[in-house]
Amino acid sequence: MAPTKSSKKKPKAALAFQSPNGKSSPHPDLDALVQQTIARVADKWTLLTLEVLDQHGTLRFTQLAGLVDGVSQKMLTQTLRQMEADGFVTRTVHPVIPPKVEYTLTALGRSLGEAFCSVWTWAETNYKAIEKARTAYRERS
Amino acid sequence: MAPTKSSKKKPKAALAFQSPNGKSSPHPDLDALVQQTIARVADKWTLLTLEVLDQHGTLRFTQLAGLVDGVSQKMLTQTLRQMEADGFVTRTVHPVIPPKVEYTLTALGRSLGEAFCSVWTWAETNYKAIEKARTAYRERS
DNA sequence: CATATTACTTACCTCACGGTAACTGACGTA
DNA sequence: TACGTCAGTTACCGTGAGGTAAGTAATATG
Repeated sequence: MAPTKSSKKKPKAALAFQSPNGKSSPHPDLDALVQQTIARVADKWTLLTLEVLDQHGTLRFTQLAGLVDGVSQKMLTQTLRQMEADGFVTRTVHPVIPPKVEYTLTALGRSLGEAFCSVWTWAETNYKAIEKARTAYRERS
Repeated sequence: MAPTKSSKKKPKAALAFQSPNGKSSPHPDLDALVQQTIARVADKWTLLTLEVLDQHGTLRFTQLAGLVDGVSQKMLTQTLRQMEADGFVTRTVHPVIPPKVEYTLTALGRSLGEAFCSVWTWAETNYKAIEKARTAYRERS
C-alpha cells in the first residue's frame, strides 16, 4: 500500500502538502518555480557550455563543438537554442558564406556562471570526501 | 560532415582537448571529476530531498515521501541510498516493529546545501528575467 | 563540374530513467 | 485469523533523452 499518492482511504493529512493555503509567497508556489528553474539550468550540457563560454568569451559553433567535450551537434544546437531562449547567450549571425555564427554570454548568463561557481568550488574541495564515503559504503555492505 | 568525433581525416587539432598535458592538476582531469560530481548532485530528486532535509532536520521515510512532493517510493529509496553512499545523509535504523528509519544530513550534505544556496538565490532573483527572455524569444521567432 | 566549408536539420533507433502497482517481513491488535 | 503499519523491494512497461548519420543551403575555389 501507500503508493505515494492516490489511496482511496483517508489521506492521513498533516503530511502531504506544501502550499494549499496562501502562506506568504508572492506567487502561488515560488518554490516550484525556482525548483523548475534550477532543474532546467542544472542540465549537463548547459552547465558545460556555460563554463566553456565563460572561460573563452565569444565562440563560434564549431569551436564550441570542439570545446564542450563529447557533445553532439544535435545537443549543442539544442542547448544553445535553449540558452538563447532563456536569455543566457546571444546568437550573432554574420551573413557570410560559409556561415559564421557567434555565441556570447549575456549578463544573465554570466551571473548564472557566478552562482554555480560556489557549487563548482564545493565539488573541487569535496569530491575526495565523496569518493571516500563511497568506498566506505561499499565495504559496509 | 564533422560528426563531433571520428573523422578519418586530420583532426584539425588545436581545438578538441582540455588537458592532454599536465597543466597543474593534482589528478589527470580534475575538471571531468568535478563536472561528474556536479552532474550527480544536480539530480532533481537529490536536490529536492536535500532541501527538505535541510529545512526539517531528521525525518523518517514516510515523512520524506510526503514532503518531497511527487517522488515515488522507488525514487526516494534510490535517491536516499545514493545520498547515503555519497556521504550526504546518515541512515539510522531503529530495530523496532513496525520499522523506523531516520535520515539526517551529514556535515558534507549540509555544506552541499549551502553551496547550492547561491544557485537557489540566483533562481529566485532571476526567474522573472528568464521568463521575460523567453517571451521575447518567442515573439522574435 | 566536383568539392570544401559552416551551421545547422532531420530521421531513425536505442536504452535507461522513472512511474505504477503488487509483494514482503515482522509484529501488535481486533 | 485477518488486518494494519513502516520501509522498503521487485517486476513490468512506456516515454523520451540523446546518439548516429545523412541531408541541406549557399558560395568560393580548383
